[in-house]
Amino acid sequence: MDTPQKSVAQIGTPVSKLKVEDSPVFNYICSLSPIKTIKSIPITQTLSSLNFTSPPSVFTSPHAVSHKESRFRSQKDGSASKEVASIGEEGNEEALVEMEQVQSHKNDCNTPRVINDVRDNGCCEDSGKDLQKMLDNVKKKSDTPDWETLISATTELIYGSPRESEAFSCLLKRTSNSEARLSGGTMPTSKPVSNTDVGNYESESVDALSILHRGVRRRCLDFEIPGNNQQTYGESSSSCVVPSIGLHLNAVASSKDNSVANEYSGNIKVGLQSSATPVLPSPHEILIENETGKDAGQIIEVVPKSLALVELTPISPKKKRQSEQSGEGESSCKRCNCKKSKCLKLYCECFAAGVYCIEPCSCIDCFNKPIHEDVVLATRKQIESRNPLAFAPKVIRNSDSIIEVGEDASKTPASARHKRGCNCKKSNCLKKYCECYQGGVGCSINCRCEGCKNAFGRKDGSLFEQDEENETSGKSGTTKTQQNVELFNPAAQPSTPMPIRQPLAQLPLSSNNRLQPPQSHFHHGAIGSSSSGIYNIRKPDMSLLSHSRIETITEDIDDDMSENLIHSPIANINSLSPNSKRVSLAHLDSSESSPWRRTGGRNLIRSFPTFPSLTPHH
DNA sequence: GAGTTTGAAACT
DNA sequence: CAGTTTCAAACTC
Repeated sequence: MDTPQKSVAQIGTPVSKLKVEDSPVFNYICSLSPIKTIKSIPITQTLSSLNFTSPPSVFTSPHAVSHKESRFRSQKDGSASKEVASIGEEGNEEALVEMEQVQSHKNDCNTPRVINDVRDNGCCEDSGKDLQKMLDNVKKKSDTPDWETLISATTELIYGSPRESEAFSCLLKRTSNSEARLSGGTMPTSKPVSNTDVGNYESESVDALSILHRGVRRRCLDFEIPGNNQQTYGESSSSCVVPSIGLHLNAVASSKDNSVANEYSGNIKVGLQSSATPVLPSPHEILIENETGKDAGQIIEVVPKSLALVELTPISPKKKRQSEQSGEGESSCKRCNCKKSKCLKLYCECFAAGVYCIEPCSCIDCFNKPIHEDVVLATRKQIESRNPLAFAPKVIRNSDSIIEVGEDASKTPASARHKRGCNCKKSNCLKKYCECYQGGVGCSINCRCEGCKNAFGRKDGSLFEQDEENETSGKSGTTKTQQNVELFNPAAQPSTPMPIRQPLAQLPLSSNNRLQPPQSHFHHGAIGSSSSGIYNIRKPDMSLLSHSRIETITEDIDDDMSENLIHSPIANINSLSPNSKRVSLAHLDSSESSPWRRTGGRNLIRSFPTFPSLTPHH
């Protein structure tokens, strides 16, 4: 079986046995100095602080490669799925079992997963050699080595990333503490002497090892969104991240999965997006309340938020719908009901989302399972060859939508747009048939919808006052001619507000941040003037971020930055000047036939930033 | 839960 | 690229 545990064994020889006291580093440390246990704490802190830095370049993972090989996030049949929650709840016993499994897989390096992990962590052999060199150098340089430096360096050498070294440091710390207890506060100069001690030690260090495991497993759960550090609260526990061949994870990033705890029972799993440039590099403690309340408030994971893939036990489909209706559903887990597609087409929500189908799915003849990984990968490749962004997030949000948690979900987002736009004919973009509406975003000029009444922003882009005018003047399906920059129309709020917990595409719109007037941020509550409206549309996005993942579609950044700048909100503002409400109509109209509009959805996606601009300018 | 509607995805 | 078919989610009853 291809389990993430394998990767643990690949991390590096010094720790591969998972008994730190057996590692050369540990032995060396022990032999050199009677470190007081108290010292380990600052060491750990030091290493923690390293989390904010990039991994040493020498051991920087070839993400691009490993991502290609990345795989579904977890397997319901066992492998990676028993992760964080079990660590918290079942505790040490399982961790020990995992350790054994790791041992048993130690030499199994045949799978891509393992290969990736080896890559990600740097070659274990090389690491070991380098480590030895380093140790030798330190020995030569001074009889009183700089312990923090040494440990920091060695751990990073071993793990290739500060995060992992942190785990190792934690392990060391625990070890240190544990042994300190055993030895009356003095660092022992040898391994624990008795089996009992070993057992205690192992028990004591299980948590640290668990952290270590998690660090490793996260790699296994790597999803290869280039530069995409998605925080996927709400992916179903068994919705396993599909090894992305190309680009983005739709679902992890897509609109349906950002809610956090309220919808899930306690089985929480955390994956990690491997990335050298976390969007939110600081570690966060993710507090997730168990459904039973049993572990309420328990700290499930401490992980850089932007890198976490939190998988939670999915709720029942019924619950899902209920929660969706109640405004939580956007973030609910994916589960499909495919009957003919074998869950190998984009019809399948799971597949489209880049996750494996799971038990709650009601699919028939499903191939979207880990055991058919090859098929899944091949199919994905095929689909992506057809449309490279097929698995990209459908809804793309501006990056400046920093939000307050718990913000009223009814305050809709409009800074985000469906990347390709909808094509609704009958639903008036007022039902979830409409992908824009479903995504909680307004329609845009990308949309070819008819009779758009999207409550989150209509394609015609009526301003707030204008919107009413348009309402009264009768807005037909032929709104294309009056396309404008659509804005969120508060009056058009659905009676049952859409959940706005959308993933936020953190786009190169940092430029937006720069260009946008400050009041555009956190402009709460003030809806009414067109001038403020343009900012108001960002507010909902902020709420979106409350639990959202951050997506950075880095592949688009370089090429599209200039366009993003062009399409910055400033441009919108100008075009929406009260004195020239329709001033952009020419552009808009022309946008209908503009190159990037005319190219049609897919071409547009291919040639245009994955997030459509709010403005038709080009 | 079954049937219908809808629009995206896939196909031609 | 447009038209058609297939598909599964959303919706209704």
